[in-house]
Amino acid sequence: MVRKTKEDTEHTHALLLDAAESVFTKKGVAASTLNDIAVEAGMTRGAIYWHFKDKGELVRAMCERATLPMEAMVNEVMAVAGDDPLGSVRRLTVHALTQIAESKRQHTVFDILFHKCEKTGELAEVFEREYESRNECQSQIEGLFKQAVKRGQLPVDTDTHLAMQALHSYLIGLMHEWLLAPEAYDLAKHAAPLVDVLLAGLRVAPPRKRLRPVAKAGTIARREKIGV
Amino acid sequence: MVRKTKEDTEHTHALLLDAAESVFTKKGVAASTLNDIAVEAGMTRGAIYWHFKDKGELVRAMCERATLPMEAMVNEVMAVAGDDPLGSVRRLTVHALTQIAESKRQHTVFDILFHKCEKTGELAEVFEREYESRNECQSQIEGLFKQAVKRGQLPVDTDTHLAMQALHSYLIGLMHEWLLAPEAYDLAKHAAPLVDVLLAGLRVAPPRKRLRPVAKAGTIARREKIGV
DNA sequence: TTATATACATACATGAACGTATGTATGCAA
DNA sequence: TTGCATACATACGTTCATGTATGTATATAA
Repeated sequence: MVRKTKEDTEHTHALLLDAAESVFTKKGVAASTLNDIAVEAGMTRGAIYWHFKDKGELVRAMCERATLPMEAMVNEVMAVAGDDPLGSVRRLTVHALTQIAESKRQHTVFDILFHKCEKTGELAEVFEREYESRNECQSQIEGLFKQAVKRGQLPVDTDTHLAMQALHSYLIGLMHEWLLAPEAYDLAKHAAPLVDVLLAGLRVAPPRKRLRPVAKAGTIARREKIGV
Repeated sequence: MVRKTKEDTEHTHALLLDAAESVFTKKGVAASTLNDIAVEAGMTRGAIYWHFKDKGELVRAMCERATLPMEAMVNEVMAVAGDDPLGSVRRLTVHALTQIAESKRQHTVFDILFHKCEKTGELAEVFEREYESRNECQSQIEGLFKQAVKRGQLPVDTDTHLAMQALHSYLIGLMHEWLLAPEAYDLAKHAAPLVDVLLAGLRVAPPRKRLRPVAKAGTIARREKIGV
């Protein structure tokens, strides 16, 4: 039995991506063989080489199947740009966390991206796209923060670039660490209060643009005592 | 020329670890060959197999050379347990960030750990140790938060476990993202104000132990609209 | 109904990394 | 000075993943 109908073909395509997610999760991307993935999908390497040029394209396809809906969500939230920029930031962040917590596919793929693959070598070009989407996300967040300053939701001397770094790092860190131990706490349940901690901090004690005049001097000694 | 003095041997050992850092940074751990590392160090694979059982032990040794002084620093800060637990948390976090920003070795090795290797497969056992030290760090932070609640530095109904997750995730996220683009901002310079953002947030809007009685109900609909 | 492109399976060749076995020259002890 | 353990280098065999070439049965168009 060979040569399926178009639906069968697309189904095979999806099965291969499913198998890739499964095998990558178990053994990591680099340690996973194309044969492993084919067998997991109940086929042979011939199927993979028919649908994908090589391992890189397989990884890229697997990533895009999970990240594209995520980016669409971001764009959707950005489209409704209302008069509450901080609220937009909150919705964006909470939604991203909720997505990872509740969608098995996002959970699996982001776990692979964070902990089961290396972003260099032959897959470097695959992750350049990730990097660009990261930059875009960052500049959108900073844009919202600048609006928030204009509308008085944040102090006037807020360093919006550092504030963006803080929020973005917090978001990535929450994903990164929760994926390491999802049983540690219910992320979907506590996403909002967790995000509110940092947003509250940004309101009452944001990084400021002009630091006080360098204090007095000194205070830079006493480091490197422990080592290297 | 073979058979060096003990000093020469230790020097060779260090050279191999240096070479490992360099090669892993360029090509990633999985894609790096023991031959690559040996050549980078100006030797052959024989030298590596003399000093290390296999690739796993080489990675472990490279990690420990960078993380042991880090852990020593943590223990040192914990030892002086004064009457300012939140201050201890602050010092701990700021010091960790400063260390990564200013020590080239910490910078390199943590970059490898975060972005240039996969924490599964044959190296899984190597990272179990990382995982345990992570847990220890987490419980220490939570302990400090519990003390902070007792001393009135945090609201009485603070969920210290979630607060710990927030701070730990924030710390990891800051490292993770700064290592991706160290030129984006001066981490050593802004470590303290960045940490203060989250600490301020924990004081004024921490995650609470008892949420208000479930609001009204509803509000959980409207998700999964976008994807998978 | 036939022909062709499709959707895989199978077979083969190549190279590369690994582990080990062995070679070897030297520092150090007796 | 001899002898041995050390600190590597070199050589060898094996495994294994990859890429490609080829086989093959079927859906679909003509």
